[in-house]
Amino acid sequence: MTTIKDVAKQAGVSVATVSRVLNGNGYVHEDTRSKVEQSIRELNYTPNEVARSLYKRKSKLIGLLLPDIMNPYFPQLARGVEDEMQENDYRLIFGNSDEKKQKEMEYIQTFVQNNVVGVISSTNDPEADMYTGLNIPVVFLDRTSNDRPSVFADGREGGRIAAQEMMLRGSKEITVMQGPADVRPALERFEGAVEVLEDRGAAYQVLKTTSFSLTDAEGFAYELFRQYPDTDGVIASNDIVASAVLKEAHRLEKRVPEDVQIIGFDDILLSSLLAPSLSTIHQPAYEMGRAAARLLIELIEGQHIERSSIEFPVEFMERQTTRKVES
Amino acid sequence: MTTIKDVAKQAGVSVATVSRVLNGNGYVHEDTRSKVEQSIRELNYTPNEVARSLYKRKSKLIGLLLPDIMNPYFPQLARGVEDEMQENDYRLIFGNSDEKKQKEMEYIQTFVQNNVVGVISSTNDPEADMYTGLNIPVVFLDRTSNDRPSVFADGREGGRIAAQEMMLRGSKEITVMQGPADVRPALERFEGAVEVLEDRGAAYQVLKTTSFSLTDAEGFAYELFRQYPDTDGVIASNDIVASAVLKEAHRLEKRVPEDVQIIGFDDILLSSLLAPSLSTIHQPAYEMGRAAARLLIELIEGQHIERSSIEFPVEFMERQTTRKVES
DNA sequence: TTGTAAGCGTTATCAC
DNA sequence: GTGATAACGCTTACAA
Repeated sequence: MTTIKDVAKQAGVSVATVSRVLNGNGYVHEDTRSKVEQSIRELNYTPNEVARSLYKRKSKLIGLLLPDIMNPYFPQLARGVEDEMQENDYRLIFGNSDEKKQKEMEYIQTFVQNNVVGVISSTNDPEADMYTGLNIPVVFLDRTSNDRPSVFADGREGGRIAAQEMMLRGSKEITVMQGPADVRPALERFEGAVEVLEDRGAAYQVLKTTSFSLTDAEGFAYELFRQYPDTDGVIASNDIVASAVLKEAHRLEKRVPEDVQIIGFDDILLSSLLAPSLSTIHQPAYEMGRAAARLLIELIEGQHIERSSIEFPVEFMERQTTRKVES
Repeated sequence: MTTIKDVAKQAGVSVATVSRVLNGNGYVHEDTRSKVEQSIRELNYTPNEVARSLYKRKSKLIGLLLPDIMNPYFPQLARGVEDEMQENDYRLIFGNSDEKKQKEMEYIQTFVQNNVVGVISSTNDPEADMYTGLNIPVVFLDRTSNDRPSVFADGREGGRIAAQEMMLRGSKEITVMQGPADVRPALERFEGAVEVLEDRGAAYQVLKTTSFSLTDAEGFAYELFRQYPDTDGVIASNDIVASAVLKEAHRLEKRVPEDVQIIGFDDILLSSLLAPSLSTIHQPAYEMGRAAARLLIELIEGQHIERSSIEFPVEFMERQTTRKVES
């Protein structure tokens, strides 16, 4: 490995001088500068970030903690974060938490051990000690927090919209699938839907689900139509679950949307490709990832912060699993 | 931040002793050990990995470079890698290359600057200087390399199988969609398909495509049926493209699989959820990710290597976009 | 304008 | 068994 010493020797100067041209601070004669720059080029030198990080007690690394990159919603978030970070010369240490506090803690710890300068996390508990005790900026992504920096979509409103659209399009026996109780965004969209249903005195049932995995979702879908065979409208906890419901409806030879309407949540790639294509509540995941990264960078670099809590609007994507409404 | 010095002071010993108990080497009296361990617990001390990394010139970090985490195939690979690494106390620095040499180089460089001990990369050019010049182990994932460690699926055989199944099930005017020419696995599966088609003297056309993005794929699908309206069998370059073809076929009111058969590649989540569900060539992506990680760890830790080039078999998933064959 | 040297938090060598 | 201390590669006072 070539170090700053090698460059210094080559150029016939001290390491301090090399460091100065590297970082562009302090005085350095134009001639010296070009000599040094040439040596850098000749030796193909790049500074050791670890040594830098040790001295400055800060790196160019960011910790990114997501529940599960295999869930199709999260890659969009991740890519948004990555693109913004990459453009600003930050790098990502990445981990999956599986919504497990234990794994979450382990990652946060190793983030700290590696001198990350900031963390982006999708946690269900932003008030946990591991975050409040951190002395670097944290941005919560896809998770709400009132008093701490966060970027999220308006899930509650999403739930409301889903219920409204469902009723507007004529469903009378609505089943709301409640996502895992400990996953905050899942809870919020559920509450939003129920709020509207209650308000309007509509008939509805709740089916509790405990995971977003496809295999489990197929089981929930089966249960759904077994327990509530007369349901004519399903508000699913996300698009994966909605897909499973759609598939099960097909299997039972129910017509969609004539016999049952289905509304999902997230608007992942899959949704528009299904036949019939899935009506769903769209979240701008990629943009949310970017926004979280931008916010974190502002926090890190001590810039002026406009808003430290950014809520993105959601949007109903009318596709083919809901009926047309006469205008 | 609490350092080894703080622990030493608390425990009334020198930093050397603390280091010894931390790393479990050298002699240390049982009483001293427990005193030190207690101080570590009390102060909630964890060693600074950056300082360690500087001294030892190696970290617990791995560089992972994938083309695009938003392409549904890669999250499975990534998760496989992550799970295996996490279980072995390694952490991942992650980047997307977009199949661009420039981005790839930037990432490899920052990997090195951060003292990563190994790299897993999906590159199209394993022989590039940036890899050959690296003095840490590299494993190529989802990319073939004869003489360097790599983990990949038998894409060529996948292409062959696709062509065979297509003909076996009665397609006479097959269109093979060729993926981006510079993406190695895409090329291999294409060549495999053509090999069989040529061998059997079958009629076929080729449609070149340049990307795997859904938006582009829809354009290719449109072109496909415009240029080759009589095609009765499509071998797509991956499942995303296959989905777009399926959608376009629906739009043109072609029956699938009666009028056109479609075979995809990858077997992503989406494929089994489509209606009709997509017949495709399955790659065990998650397992491939794990295998790559395991191999890299063996390389890093200097263990005995069984095989440094691991090829996974692919498998035809018969679903509903291909016709049944009489047995 | 440049060089010397201390220090970032570890580990490992060598005395004691 | 244990403690000083040099070293890892860099940045930054401070001196010159």
